[in-house]
Amino acid sequence: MSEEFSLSALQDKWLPVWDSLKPFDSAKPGDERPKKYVLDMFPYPSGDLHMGHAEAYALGDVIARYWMQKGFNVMHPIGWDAFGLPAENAAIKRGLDPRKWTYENIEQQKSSMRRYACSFDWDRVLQTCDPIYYRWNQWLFLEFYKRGLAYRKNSNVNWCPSCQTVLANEQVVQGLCERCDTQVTKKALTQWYFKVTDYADRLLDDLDTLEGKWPTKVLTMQRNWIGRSYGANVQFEIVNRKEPVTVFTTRPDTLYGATFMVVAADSDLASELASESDASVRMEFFSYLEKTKQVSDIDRLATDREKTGVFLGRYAVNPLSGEQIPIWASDYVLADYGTGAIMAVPAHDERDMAFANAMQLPVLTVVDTGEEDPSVSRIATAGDGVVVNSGPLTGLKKDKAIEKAIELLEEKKLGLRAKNYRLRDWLISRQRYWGSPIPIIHCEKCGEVPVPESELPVLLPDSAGLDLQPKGTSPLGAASDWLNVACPTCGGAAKRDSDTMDTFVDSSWYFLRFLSPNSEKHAFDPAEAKKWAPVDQYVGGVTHAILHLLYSRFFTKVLYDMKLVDFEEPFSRLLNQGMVLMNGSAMSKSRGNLVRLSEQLDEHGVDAIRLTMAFAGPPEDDIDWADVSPAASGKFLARAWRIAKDVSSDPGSDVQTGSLEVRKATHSFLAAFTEAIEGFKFNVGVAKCMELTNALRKAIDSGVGGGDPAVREGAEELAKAISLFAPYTAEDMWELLGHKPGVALATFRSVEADLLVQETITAIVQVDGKLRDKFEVSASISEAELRSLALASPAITRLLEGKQPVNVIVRAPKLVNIATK
RNA sequence: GCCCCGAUAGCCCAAUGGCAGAGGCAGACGACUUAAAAUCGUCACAGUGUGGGUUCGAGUCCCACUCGGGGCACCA
Repeated sequence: MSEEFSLSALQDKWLPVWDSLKPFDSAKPGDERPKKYVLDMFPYPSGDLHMGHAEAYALGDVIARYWMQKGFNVMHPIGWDAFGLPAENAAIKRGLDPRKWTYENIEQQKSSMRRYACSFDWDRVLQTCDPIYYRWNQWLFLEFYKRGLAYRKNSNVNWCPSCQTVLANEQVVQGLCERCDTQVTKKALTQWYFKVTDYADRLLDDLDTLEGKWPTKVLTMQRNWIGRSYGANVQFEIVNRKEPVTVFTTRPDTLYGATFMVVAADSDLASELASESDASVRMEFFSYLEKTKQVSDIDRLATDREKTGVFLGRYAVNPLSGEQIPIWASDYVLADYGTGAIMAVPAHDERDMAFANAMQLPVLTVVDTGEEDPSVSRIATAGDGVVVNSGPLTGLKKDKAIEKAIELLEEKKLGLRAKNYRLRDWLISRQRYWGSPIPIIHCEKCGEVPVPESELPVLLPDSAGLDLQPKGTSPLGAASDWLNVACPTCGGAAKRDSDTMDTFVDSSWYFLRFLSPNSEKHAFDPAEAKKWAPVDQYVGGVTHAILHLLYSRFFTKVLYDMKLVDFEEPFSRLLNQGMVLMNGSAMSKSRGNLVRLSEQLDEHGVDAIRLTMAFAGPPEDDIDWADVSPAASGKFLARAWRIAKDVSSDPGSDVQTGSLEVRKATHSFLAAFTEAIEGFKFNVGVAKCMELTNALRKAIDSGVGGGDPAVREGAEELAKAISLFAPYTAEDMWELLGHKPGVALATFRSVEADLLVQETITAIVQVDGKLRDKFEVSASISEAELRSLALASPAITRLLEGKQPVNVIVRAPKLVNIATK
């Protein structure tokens, strides 16, 4: 116990004590406390912790510690998302073994987390690159495969020329690689997919159950991403072709206005239709196809691009009107959405109109929206209106016409009601080394053969001797000892699948692995899942709003269908913390505005940094490090610490004999603090601690003095509250107050309701909404009494001279408002 | 272009439809000190981005706009 407050001394003092105390062990036998599962998104071990981690873990810790001190058995685990490109790229650059590099970083992060006083249960650590973990990744893959949820297909996939690997749709941002910002190109490859589209409806509809529990922003982003739209699949007969072509439309009401058809230039259908056309069409089409393949996604996504296309020399028959319409190929139609072909209604679709204008195609108006006739103006009208020129649909309003059109099509067996999604299946193959091997063997005779469960895990071969340089094919393809195996079915020569899984597979179920992180029998123990899951509180950055959260939700639903879990949503509540900025922009070495966490910790101490993170503002807002003051946080902690030092009563003193005023301050603090923390208003929670500290200081210096038992009560609750933000300081305060180490397990006193009631209250009197007088009244004053007091007040009677009060609103005991004419 | 979120003091931020200020930073002044730091205390500072509306009463609810941030965007 020192005379002066020194955070670095407290760190050295308490860290070893905690190591032996293990306050955050969540698997104590016979623990009867109710459970709470609090989870921080696990980190990538690509170096030491940075300011962003410091914020995330500070906030996650506030929540975890709060529930512990509310008497819950809190499971707050941590692990590492240890496979993946950053580790592999860094390893390539330094010529090191990615395994060694990864584990070294993990050790460094782990020791930084301990110093940072994270309340993690260190007996539940996992690393996704451990065979004991990815064995179950592979097991899950095979379970998905059994259920038809993992399949291989050849298609034009997103390809990052820099990472030299394919990317999932979700990893392409504005046509750029999510990781390295390189322009993504297309490549035809046979790859593994997870059939997430089978779950599109559930993934979308169940978002409703998360309303109010997840940030609106995330819910909106997920809804947009899934992008369900309703309409019809309509069959068009093709002249000189046996099979009709089906198109998806959300506007079957405009079917009579379809004046041409467009098929995606890069679709098989386009090639087929062109191949059976004239030689000149064939030439023109294939040269157009070549050109479209050159166009990058960036250019393709530009909405103001000139429409281009080729007439295929073929005709389709409008199923309702019987008209023949020309078929065009263009790159404005996407091959992998709907059926890759559309009916073009230029009068009522902007894009089709642009194409019709570019190619001088006819426009037929079929909806009168009251705007200028699009067949004259050549400007599309997409709004509501009355259908015209459309046979049996004529005269109906849009919605009715859509229904009627679908009925007609279904009757004639020319179409069906249909839904479509923006969401695509999840491409999980990656042509990289540092990932989970895909447990499939390719045999010339037997085709795809799953690796038998007894042979799992398929271990990743040692990287020594392998060329990890990205070259477009998996480095594992060169590990011939590993690659060449006997087919499990026929025993003949076969090869392993040499791609590895997207690391988002690893992170889609890790929250369940924490329940039994070392189990060799299960991916996770179902009994433990029943006890702990789902996650009660998830904390992480909004950067994962789509990818990780969508995939985890998908996995959870599949596991539900496998009857391995009894819930359909993995994360009951979600808190997104903001980012830590410096001078308005994200920190980066190249911008020269990098703030080093280790330097901040050395300069100000762990507690001051943690407190600063919590106090800076609402957790979901970004923190600009230029706007905050860790030094001020340190000052406050010293001030609070001195309160504990100045308490001179004995532990266990009878609080009933203490100052009522101080007791009231303490208990109203407890009520306000609880409300603030449970509402994620950590900044307000800290402010309440400051308020109580100020009140206690005043009581000690110029009030009842440090010997009053009520001051002790206040100081003890203050120590517990501060423990959420500044555990070292709080632990020392706890000791100063005469307690054994373990403030993290000391539960908050329950609020004594009678200490919250005020006997007197300041009533305010308004005239026409403006404050005119105030006076002290009994808190139990009646409305009539308060009303007459207000009307009798000299200040008010003076004001009311010559005016007529028309209405007197009384809200006892707080307010009277007199409305005058 | 569409959708979402935000705008309160010099700054960061509080405020169940009821006194605009809980807390902090920066500032001024005072106490302690030979002096300074540290500490303790006191004080000052805005009428809530703009314009309308609802209400006895609006920072808070509604409408329009401005600015800032984010998401989606050739998905038929």
